[in-house]
Amino acid sequence: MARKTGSRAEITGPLIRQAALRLFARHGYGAVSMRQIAAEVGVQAGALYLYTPDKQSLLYELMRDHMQELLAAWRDEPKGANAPDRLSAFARFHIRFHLERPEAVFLAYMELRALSSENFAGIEALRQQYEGELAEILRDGAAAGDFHLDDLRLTTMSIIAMLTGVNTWYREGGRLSREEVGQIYADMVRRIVEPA
Amino acid sequence: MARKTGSRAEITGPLIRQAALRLFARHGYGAVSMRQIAAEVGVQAGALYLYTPDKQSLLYELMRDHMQELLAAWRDEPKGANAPDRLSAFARFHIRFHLERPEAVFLAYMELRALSSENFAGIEALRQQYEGELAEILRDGAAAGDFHLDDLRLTTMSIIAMLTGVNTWYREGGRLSREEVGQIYADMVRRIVEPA
DNA sequence: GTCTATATGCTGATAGAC
DNA sequence: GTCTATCAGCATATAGAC
Repeated sequence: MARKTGSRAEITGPLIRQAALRLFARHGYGAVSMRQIAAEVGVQAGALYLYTPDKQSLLYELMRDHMQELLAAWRDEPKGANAPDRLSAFARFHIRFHLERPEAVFLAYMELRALSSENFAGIEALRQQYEGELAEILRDGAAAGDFHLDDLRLTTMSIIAMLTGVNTWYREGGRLSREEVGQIYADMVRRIVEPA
Repeated sequence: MARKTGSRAEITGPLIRQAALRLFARHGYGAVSMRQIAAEVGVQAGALYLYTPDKQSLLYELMRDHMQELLAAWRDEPKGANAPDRLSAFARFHIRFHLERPEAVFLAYMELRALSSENFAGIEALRQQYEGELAEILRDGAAAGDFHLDDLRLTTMSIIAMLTGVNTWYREGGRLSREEVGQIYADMVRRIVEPA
C-alpha cells in the first residue's frame, strides 16, 4: 500500500478541509473564496476541484463529519447507570467535546443557512438525533421519578442551548478549567430538573 | 416641516435598512450584495450610497440600533421589587423581545465576525451592558439570600444562552404561545438559582 | 434623489498542458 | 496532481447626467 512518489495527494485533501474549516468559521462561508482556501493550502484554485466537486460540498462534508463525530463520541462515552448520572455525563461530555473543536461547532451552528436544502435536511436529521439522546435521558429520569419536567421539549432545548453557549465565552487559560466549567454546568442542569 | 415633493427619500432610508436586515439575516453579510439590497428596495445600487457610506456601516448600524433598543426596552420594563421577581421579569422580557425581532437577533449574534474591529468593540460594549443587567439581579439576589449561585458569571452566561436559544426553535402558531414559553423558561431559570 | 455608466478587481468553475 | 489560462459574471464604490 505504501507509496513513494513525491505526490502530496494524501495530505492535500485533509489540508483543504482544514483550511476551509478555519476560513469558513472565521469569515463566513459566503465571504470565503476558493482562491483563499487554495492559497492557505499552497495550491492553485483549480487543484481544489480534484478533492471536492464544489464549494457547497466542502461545507456540507465538514458539517456532516462534525455531527457524525459528535454522535459517535457520545455513543462511546461512559454514561452511568441512572438518569441523573447520565444527565451529568451528557453535560460534561457536551462541553468537553464542543470546547475541543470550536471552529467546527461554530460552523455547524452558524452556516446552516448556507446549505442547499437537501444538505440542510441531512444535517438537521443528525442534529435531531443528538437532541434525541438528551431527550431520552430526561424522559427516562422523569419516568423513574428522578426528574421533574415542566415540558420535555423546552427542557431539552434549554439545556442544549446553555451548554453550547459555553463556546461563545470560554477562553483557554482563563479562570476555570474545562473540567471545572463542565462540573458547574452539570450542577446547574441538575437543578433545572431536580424534583421539588 | 412637512414636505410635498414626490421624493421618497424619507422612506427609502428605512426601506434600505429593512431590506438589508432581512437579506443579511437570511443569507449572511458576506453573501449579500449591494445590488441585491437595492433591487429589494427598488432603486439602483448607486443610490444606496446616499444613505450609507458603505456596506460595513449598514451592518454596524443595524446591530447597534438593535442593541440600543434592547437596552432601552429593558430600562422601560416593569421589574418588580425583589430579585426573584426581577429575574422572572428578565426571563419573560428577554424571550418576548427576542421573539418579536428574530432577524435582528440572528444578525446581532451571527455576524459579529463581519464587523470591523472598531465596530465590534462598540457592539461588544452594548452586549456586556445587557449581560450586566442580569448579573446585577443575580448578585442582588445572592446578597439577599434569595439565590444560590455556584458562579455568578457562569450562571449569567448560561441563563442568557438558554433564553436566547428559544429563537432557534420557536415557530409561530406552534404548541405553545410566547407567553407560555416565557413562563416555563422563567420557572427553569428560577430553579437554577433556587437555594437548596 | 435617482439614474446610467464605469473603474478595477474578484468570483466559481473548467480545459488542457505538463 | 498540479499548473496556467480562461470564461462569463458579479463585487463595491464613484462620477456625472438629469
